[in-house]
Amino acid sequence: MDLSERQLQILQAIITDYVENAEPVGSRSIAKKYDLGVSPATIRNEMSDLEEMGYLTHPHTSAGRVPSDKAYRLYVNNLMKKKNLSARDKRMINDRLSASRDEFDRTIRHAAELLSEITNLASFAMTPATNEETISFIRLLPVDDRTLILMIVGESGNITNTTLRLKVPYTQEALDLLSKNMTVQHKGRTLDDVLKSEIIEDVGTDIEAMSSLEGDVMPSFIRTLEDMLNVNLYMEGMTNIFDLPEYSSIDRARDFMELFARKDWFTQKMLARDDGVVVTIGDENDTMKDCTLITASYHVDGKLVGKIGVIGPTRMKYDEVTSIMEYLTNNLSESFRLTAGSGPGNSDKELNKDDGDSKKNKTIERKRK
Amino acid sequence: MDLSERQLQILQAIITDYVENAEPVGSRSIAKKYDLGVSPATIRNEMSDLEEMGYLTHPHTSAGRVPSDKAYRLYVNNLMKKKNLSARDKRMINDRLSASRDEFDRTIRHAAELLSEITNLASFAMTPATNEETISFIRLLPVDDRTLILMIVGESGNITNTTLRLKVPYTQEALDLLSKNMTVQHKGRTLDDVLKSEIIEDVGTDIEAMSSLEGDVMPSFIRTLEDMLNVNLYMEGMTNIFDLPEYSSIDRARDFMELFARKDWFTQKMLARDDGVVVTIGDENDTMKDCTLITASYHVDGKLVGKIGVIGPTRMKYDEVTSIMEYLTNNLSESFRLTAGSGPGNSDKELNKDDGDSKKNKTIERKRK
DNA sequence: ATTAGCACTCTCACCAAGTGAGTGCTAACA
DNA sequence: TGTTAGCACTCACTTGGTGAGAGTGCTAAT
Repeated sequence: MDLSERQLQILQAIITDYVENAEPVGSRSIAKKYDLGVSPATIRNEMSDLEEMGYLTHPHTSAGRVPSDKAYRLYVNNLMKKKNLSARDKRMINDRLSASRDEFDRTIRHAAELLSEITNLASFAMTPATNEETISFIRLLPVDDRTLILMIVGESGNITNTTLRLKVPYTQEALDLLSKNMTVQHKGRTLDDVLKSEIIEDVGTDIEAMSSLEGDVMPSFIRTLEDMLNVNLYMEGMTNIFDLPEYSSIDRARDFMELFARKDWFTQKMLARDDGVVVTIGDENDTMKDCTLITASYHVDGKLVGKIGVIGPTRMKYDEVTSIMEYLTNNLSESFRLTAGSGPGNSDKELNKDDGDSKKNKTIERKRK
Repeated sequence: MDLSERQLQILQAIITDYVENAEPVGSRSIAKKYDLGVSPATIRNEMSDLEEMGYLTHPHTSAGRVPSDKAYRLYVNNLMKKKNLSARDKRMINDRLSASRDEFDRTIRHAAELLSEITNLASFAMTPATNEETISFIRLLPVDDRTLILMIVGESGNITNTTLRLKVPYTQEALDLLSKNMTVQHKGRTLDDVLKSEIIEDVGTDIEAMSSLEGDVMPSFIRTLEDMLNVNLYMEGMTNIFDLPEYSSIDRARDFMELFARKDWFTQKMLARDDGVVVTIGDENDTMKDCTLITASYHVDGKLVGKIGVIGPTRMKYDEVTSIMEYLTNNLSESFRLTAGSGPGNSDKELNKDDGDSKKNKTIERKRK
């Protein structure tokens, strides 16, 4: 059954008021503050109907009404209008994000910081998931007779390297052959794919020296692939929630903080969410049943997808927060398109200025989290 | 003025009892539980004297006594006996730490996890400070005509490398010359030193190609040095403190959590502390005035020094915690001596087995925190 | 010097009454 | 028929008062 225009108005008023004041809102205050042209009694009747339909709840008989998850959902889907960011917020984002545009991880962390500062909520930001990244080539570079560098280059310009020291000297010949064979074997496959094919088959043991070398290199190869796959998670503003009445009880605050102690679990959860701005409210979350979680995704060269998000009570300024996140992710995607079409990196800003060929100028530096 | 034997006994009893129960302890319960051979009245008199001397405080007239910071200090310095670790704790440390002995950062993080699990307090662990590390040599390795790898090797075997992509092709000649010059210029200097000599002087511009190459490489060089200097901080068990009555009020819990949001600040504070097991109690800390902070240091090849620590209320089991930390740091130092005399690393375990020359078999992988 | 006894203090838990916000219902009204 | 005013009722929260319990501090006896 659809809601009448007046019911929608009243619902909107209740949500606005409750989001602002965090206290159950009564019919009289609605009638006074929002000019709906009807008396408190009428509003009471409508509120009663809204409650019956599940949009409002009642902490106890003589308290005002509180919006339910369903009400917030309706609000987010139909009632909410996109907000324009304040000049101050825009400036903050533009200034603070561009200042470190040349360093990927730092930029991501700053995005999380910004998000929590602007929204006053807990926020997080993750580096892109790279399981779809495919291998372009693998190279082994000689350093000295027992030391070499293993370098894995992804299709999107993502480069990772590791230094290896061997027990026994290797030959240049073996090194070249192994590089070539590994490239042939893995080129075009995704990192995930390579790692999942549990036993990475022997490349072929024609040459004795190479076989030995391969045995030494493989574990590092696997570890490096794992490192490349790892997503870095930055969390900021966790303590913001202490300012909210929702978390004024120790137990609630504790539950909240414990969520974030489980970083790996949390990362998995967030990776599983759809791209774009996604809002899940209260019971719509499998854990954190009285939180709202809003995530948004940014793109790196249109291929890799990273996520940012905020977590707070279901009572939040959905319009503002979603607008901020949209602006922020657009900004991020734009940064990572301009400076590094192929991937963000740790090389230097100077190298990328005025560079027609900047698409390939960056490498992704990947780290365990 | 020295305390009498009986006063010490009573003080010890009060501390023991209060640490256990977190409640002000009265004369009667002391007399009952601890067989001191005197009546509650006598104990009361002694307690009154102890209070006058600043060892005890009184929440209010009709409450029992609570040990002051001064009392804990006396306890830690003079009264406390070293505790033997339980078999269970020892096993935990041995098992969980050795399992990942080959991966440095992971091991450090596990140490923090273990520490918080065993002590039920908040804990942290930091990778070693490397500002004393000196540069052994610098090498630039060719990848293709515009791509190269910058590799910095420290005296203690710590190796870091970065991939660079240039705007314009370089010559092998220029590369070799720059490697050599950079090595000559920086060999034997500490990372700190190199970075502090703000402008890294031009090496000499005899060859035009090298000058251009140098301009491209320098920013990465500096950034890489900075990365090498960064200390990684892992914090674990923050939410443990919610179990303690000291933090049952939101404000206290909030203050505590906010301490740890300032990771950079915290890292600096911890780096400034002396090596070895250091206990600072309550007011002895400039911040966290009602916490006790215990830090201990582990060694990597006798040179680099990393730190672990726990933070909790002043009421804690000093004897147990310090013993655990001593055991744990010894264990860590031992690990990092055996597997990597010169430095921990990210290469593979297999490479180090039964290896007489294992001293140089590892590299430190360094990351921004 | 130690101890028993006792008055005193202070917190805490509990209860009762009063207050106020807000609802739900009913009857009057446009 | 939808809207409104009026009013009784509910329920959380506050305030003040009381009694119990824990523990001290003092005094006088040992």
